Amino acid sequence: VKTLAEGPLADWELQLWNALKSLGEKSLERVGRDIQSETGLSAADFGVLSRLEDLGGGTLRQQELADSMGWQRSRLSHHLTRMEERELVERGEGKTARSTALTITTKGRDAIRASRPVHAKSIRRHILSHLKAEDRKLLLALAYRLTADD
Amino acid sequence: VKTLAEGPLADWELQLWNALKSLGEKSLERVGRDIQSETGLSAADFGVLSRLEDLGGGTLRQQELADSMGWQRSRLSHHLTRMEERELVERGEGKTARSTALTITTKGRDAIRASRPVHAKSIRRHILSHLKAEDRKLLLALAYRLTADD
DNA sequence: AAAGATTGATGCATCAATCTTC
DNA sequence: GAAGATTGATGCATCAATCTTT
Repeated sequence: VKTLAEGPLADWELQLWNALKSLGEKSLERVGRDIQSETGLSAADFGVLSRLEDLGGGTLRQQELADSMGWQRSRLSHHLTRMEERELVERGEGKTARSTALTITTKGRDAIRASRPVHAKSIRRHILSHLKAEDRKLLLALAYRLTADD
Repeated sequence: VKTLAEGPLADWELQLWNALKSLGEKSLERVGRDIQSETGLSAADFGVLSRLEDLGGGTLRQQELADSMGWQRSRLSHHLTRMEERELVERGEGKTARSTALTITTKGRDAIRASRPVHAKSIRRHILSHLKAEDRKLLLALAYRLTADD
């Protein structure tokens, strides 16, 4: 454990912090915009629908879905209300013990299937194509260190 | 210019994308929470007030401030309305030609001064202390390549 | 007209409080 | 009571429409 510096941030420190901030912001923003404008799904919609297909074969309990997205129940619930209005998803079909099942609709399935190629293409275009081979290892290691729980 | 791959994202591609996403999200979230909980300012408030002090010596035109934050006028305007209610900032004092000056209040000055050390400490603790020397180069280079306009 | 700024509407994120079913 | 889920309130982000001053 090393001792932290004190006092105001030096220029090099600020530069690193700004680099990290804009990396994340720009990446999310660009991919998000591509998906939104080409398919009508938001990044959040995309996350919900793709998990419904991948994890549940179309049906899932809300808590599992929320966990896998790193969301709180209430955020998911609000989001599902909006998605249900758009008929991408259906609540309540097939109640099982103690939980209400969540089901993807046909419209939702069509939407996610049409969106996957856009998602892949956008990530390759904006992100992956800019990574050099040696960046990859470093990036994974960095993410591991920075996102591990303190 | 290299040709992009086609088809669904491979595992290694998804891993990189997820690494990048969580890097940005977690970093912003942690530093944001520290500032918010210890000083009562949001990250956005911090950005506004620190720029008012640094760039304008306390007074600035809104458009300049918005530009330097990468915000749209309307976002800034809404945000200032809320900050004005909290008396961190004052609009309209010292109208000059064609523009309304924005001024930091005494309360705002006190707040930003108290927050800077928290900001610096949080960034060092959550981010900088986890970076190895070779990460720094990567991060700067990556930010440069990824955030350059396509 | 055009630059500077504001407003209103809508959707999203978070928190705390609540409802429901076992 | 406790797990699963919903609701209401508040603040924030974005868009398009509007107002103001020269």
